Amino acid sequence: MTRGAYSTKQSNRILSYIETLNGHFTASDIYEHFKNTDTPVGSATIYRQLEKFIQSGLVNRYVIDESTGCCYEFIGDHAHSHGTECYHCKCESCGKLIHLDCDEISHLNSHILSEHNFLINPHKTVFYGLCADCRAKAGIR
Amino acid sequence: MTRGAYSTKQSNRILSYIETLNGHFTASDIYEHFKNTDTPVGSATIYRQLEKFIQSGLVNRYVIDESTGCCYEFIGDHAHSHGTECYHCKCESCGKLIHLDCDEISHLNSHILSEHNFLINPHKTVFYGLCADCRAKAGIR
DNA sequence: TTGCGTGCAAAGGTTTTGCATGGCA
DNA sequence: TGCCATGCAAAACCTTTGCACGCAA
Repeated sequence: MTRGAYSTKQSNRILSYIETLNGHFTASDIYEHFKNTDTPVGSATIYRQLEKFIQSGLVNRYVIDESTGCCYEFIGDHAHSHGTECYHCKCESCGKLIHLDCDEISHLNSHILSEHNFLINPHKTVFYGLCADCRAKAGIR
Repeated sequence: MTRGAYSTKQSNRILSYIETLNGHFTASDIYEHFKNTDTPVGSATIYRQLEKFIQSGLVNRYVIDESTGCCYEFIGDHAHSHGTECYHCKCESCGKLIHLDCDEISHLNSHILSEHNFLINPHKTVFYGLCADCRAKAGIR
């Protein structure tokens, strides 16, 4: 956060909270988290702060399931190297979101680029399917 | 479609229209298209029909820009040959749909199943990115 | 003091839902 | 005839914006 930005209490509280979240979160998640504290945070503030975090590269915005609003993800300092080669699997049954960060996919990425001449955008690409739990429930191996 | 459903005039009109569209479309696009005809189609009907098309696999729903609402795309029948594991690459710029049928992806599929315990649904999974032509136009290698 | 940040409320847009009516099988 | 589909309107929902006040530098 470089420019003429101030370091305010809400800004720090929001950042502290999303740092503790390993997975994805929505604006609503943040709102609900502070809702019942002594000093709630207005939703407008949350969106405005998230926008700042995105601009400064601390947070990524994904659009995975429109029915629950935008998804955000804290990236912070633990840089995924630099390429953000981060893909996601979304369970069609329970909606669970699984993080993928493995060499196999990076390999597929370069394969599709070299053999099929197509440059994949990891942020928009989501693998849909069934997670282990839901397969077990449904009796699918 | 698990035919407990009726074939109505609006259903057919909507389907006919989106078949002619090569790229993405929104619910609003459909609404506007029929707005000034003799018999407009209500937005509720459009959403309800799109939901049916999604369920039957004819249409895919995804999000390109949340500020303009959900985007849909016509997939058609070629996704229904259950024997072949056919994946698609969709160019985010020109909307071109590229079919992938190669061993690399089948390999990734089994890798994700064995290592990440997630069963990918090829029909719903779409790789988004940029095709060769659009990369050339944009000056991206 | 300057000017960004905040909170509230209202607006904007998309999608869903309730209910009575219309249409397919 | 029995259902499902439709249309209208209103509701629900997420996000943005206007404005006055608060607070950091």
